Amino acid sequence: MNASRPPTLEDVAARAGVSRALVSIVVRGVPGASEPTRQRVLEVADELGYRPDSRARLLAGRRSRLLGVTLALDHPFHADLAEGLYSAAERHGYEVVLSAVTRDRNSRRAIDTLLDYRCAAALLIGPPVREPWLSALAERLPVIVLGQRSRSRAVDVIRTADEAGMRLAVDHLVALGHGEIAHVDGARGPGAAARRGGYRSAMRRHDLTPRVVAGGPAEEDGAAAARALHTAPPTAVLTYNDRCAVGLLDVFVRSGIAVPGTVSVVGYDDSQVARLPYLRLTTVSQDAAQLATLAVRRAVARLEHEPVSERELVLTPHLVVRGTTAPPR
Amino acid sequence: MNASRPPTLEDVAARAGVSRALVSIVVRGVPGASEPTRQRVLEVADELGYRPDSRARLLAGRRSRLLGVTLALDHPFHADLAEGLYSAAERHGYEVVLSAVTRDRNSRRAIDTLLDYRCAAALLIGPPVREPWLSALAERLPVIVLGQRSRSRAVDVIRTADEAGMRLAVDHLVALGHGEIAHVDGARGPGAAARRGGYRSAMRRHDLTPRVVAGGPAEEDGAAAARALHTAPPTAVLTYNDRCAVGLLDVFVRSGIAVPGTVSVVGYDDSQVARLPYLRLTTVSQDAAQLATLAVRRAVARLEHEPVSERELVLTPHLVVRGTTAPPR
DNA sequence: CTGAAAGCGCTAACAA
DNA sequence: TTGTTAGCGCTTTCAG
Repeated sequence: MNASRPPTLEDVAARAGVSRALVSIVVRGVPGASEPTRQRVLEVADELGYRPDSRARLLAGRRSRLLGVTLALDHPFHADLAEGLYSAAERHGYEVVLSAVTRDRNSRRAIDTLLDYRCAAALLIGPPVREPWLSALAERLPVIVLGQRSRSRAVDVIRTADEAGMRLAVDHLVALGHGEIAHVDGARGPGAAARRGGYRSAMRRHDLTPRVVAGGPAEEDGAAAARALHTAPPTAVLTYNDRCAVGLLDVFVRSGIAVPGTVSVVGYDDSQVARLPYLRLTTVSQDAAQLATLAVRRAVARLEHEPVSERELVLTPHLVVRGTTAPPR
Repeated sequence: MNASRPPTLEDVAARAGVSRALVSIVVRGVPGASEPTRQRVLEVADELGYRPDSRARLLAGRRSRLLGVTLALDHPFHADLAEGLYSAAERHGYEVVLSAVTRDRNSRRAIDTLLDYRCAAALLIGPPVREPWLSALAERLPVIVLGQRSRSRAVDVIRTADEAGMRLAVDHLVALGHGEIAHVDGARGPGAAARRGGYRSAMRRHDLTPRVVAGGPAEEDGAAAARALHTAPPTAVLTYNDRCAVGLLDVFVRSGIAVPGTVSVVGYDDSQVARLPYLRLTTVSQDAAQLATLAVRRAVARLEHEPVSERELVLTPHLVVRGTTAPPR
């Protein structure tokens, strides 16, 4: 089963008849070797199937080129962000290491493992971290919080303007002629407060009465809200996120409430579920790819001590109108 | 932003007035230090906030205690497995490193990064790997394939008996009185062939005519199948997995086909979506936690050269009857 | 029970 | 352009 030890820099050097340092220079692609030598070394390297040992590389290097990322495995939007992070990191010549937050592995644990790898920076997609600890963390390495606000002034934040997103959604519904627009909120989830606030002020701006229903981040929260709404359904509902909308939709459809015939529904995130052909959920897009790109760029800027003007980068969301919204009645 | 270098073993040793080796012994919890010394060192260690550098630890150690895991981020069942892997690994004193397979990062890339970390073993949840390469991989380190068959005789496999699972489902439906039972398959997805075969033979055993509809692993595949089934719906449908069932369900419900009133539906995986209160999907359970435990145990057995009797461990699935199945008509 | 010393595979100054 | 030489922070013999 097991084989011999993988080839090392030394093996390549020996075979190519040069020094280890030279091989190091060549495989890293930095200047300092003649073209013929470079060719020869590269040839030998892949003849031997050489791959640099990243433990050693990380240990020896002055700066670590490793971006640590925390995320929740069961959240589609997090998956989208992570995917974007991988590509963006690669473009900048950085590596990514994932650390999952699960039911019996909290954010703190997840971050600790990242720290044990001596990551250069931490990108936090996962659930929020308690304030004092977050600031302490930021003293050890650059910390980028993705997709949500942070009270800590020590971290960078890359997020979408939640208030604006909610306003977009409300405006869209009002333009369609809706007046009774409810919001199923995200309880204490990331960004929930901002979205609730954005909804409220957008409603007020149209002289409409806000109606907030208790919700949460998952499908079942949306489903529960749908049941709560059942006795006196509004003409439109704005949910905290897409997952929540999915649960809500399902219960509506089952109980004979047509969408968008009787009730219009708008989600939030534009995660992959929203695009499913059979759902075609109208939703507020957060553009995960762009958030990811900016997050990596920011991390790199911090690591390479480039000047940074704004600690917080706030993207403008946009509305993706699909099939779950229509004029009332 | 950045702070001073994190404390090292040396720092702890100096502060505690002992040698580095002793500190190493203490923090690893291995025998070889007196109780008073142990106490003192531990005290100093967390006074300094010492955390071992895992790069160095991995590099210096003879064997690596690192389990590499590939997974697809957008698959709920993979998330369940990964979660189980984390806990199981912890119980055995191993670490886990995740490597995601995404649209622009294939299994091969994902595994390469794992190799670069010099993982002790590779646990593959993600999409299948081409055969010659898989066997080559298995020559370098123990490889455990999770949740699907493998043609390579060089790897360990921990999976559920898909044929039996399908039989369970068919038997359940037949017991309820169903005769027209269709199967929406998983195309070339992992385990799809086995499930298709299991379905066919179970049907034959009951003298029923199999009806296989082209499907796939995602919600939209189920939705497409539902539309295909629409003209002549069977009385029950068995899908390749839960996600597929969700898409199917949604289209059915929207087009007025009551579930389980008109059509019964059975999923596969018992992933978290199946348990959603509003879905209550009858499904075949794969017991992710158990699969994960066995996978880690097997990896450890290989690494510690314990004898292994069966290369392939096949769990018996069981049916979880919820709300999407009922007698026909 | 404790300490000294030799690496693990690599990077990065510095010499040649 | 190339080779030499120190480490990076830890584990692991091997003496004391």
